Amino acid sequence: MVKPILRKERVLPQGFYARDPRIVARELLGKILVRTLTHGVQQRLSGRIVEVEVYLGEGDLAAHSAAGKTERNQVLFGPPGHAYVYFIYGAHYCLNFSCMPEGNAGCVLLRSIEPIEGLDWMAKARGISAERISSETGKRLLTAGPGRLCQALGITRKQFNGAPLFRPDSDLRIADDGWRPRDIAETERIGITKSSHLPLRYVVAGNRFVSKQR
DNA sequence: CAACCGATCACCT
DNA sequence: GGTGATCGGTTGC
Repeated sequence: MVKPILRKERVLPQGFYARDPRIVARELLGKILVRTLTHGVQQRLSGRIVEVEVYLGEGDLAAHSAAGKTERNQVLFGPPGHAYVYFIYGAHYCLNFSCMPEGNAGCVLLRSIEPIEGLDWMAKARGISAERISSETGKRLLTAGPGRLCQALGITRKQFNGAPLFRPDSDLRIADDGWRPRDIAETERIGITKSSHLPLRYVVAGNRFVSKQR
């Protein structure tokens, strides 16, 4: 896979997210998640989005917004293009992007990215040796999975829940380098019990960094 | 205020 | 392929 041409990086505007999350999810595949660390040494981390899931605002019992607005999920009901980060199983963070105009919930969960920049930093953050990530199976351990990618990019609820994604100077943003997936596959969502039959998981077909095979 | 439980992961067989 | 760890948000008493 080709590295992005940084000169041509274009940050996705807020309007991109102000739509049905099923549309946003499909168009997010192939885009680049960029994380810049501004504390201490300047460091840039990035990866190509290859797997996402949609959680609808209404009629989706698996969504955090299913029972209405609470203190925890209020970002989902706020303006589009903001990070919704939650803590799960006492161990992991998950990163979502709020979609739809303000007042409507609906979001996209990031499930896997293919790492591009800052792999050494990611390995440290994940507690994996530099040697281990020389192989492709090793690289998969960095960012294949929603909890893993958050740990690899240093994404926590405290720092990023509610953070805007659409500003060029956001520490977390989405860039478009022009790459487009050839095929997109739809499957059922992973790890849920309610509304599990809905085909709301989208993956770049054939990509080796997708978190689970079907 | 106690109990329940999950949009996961690592490690085991 | 199966399962326990771990903890904050939510709900019910």
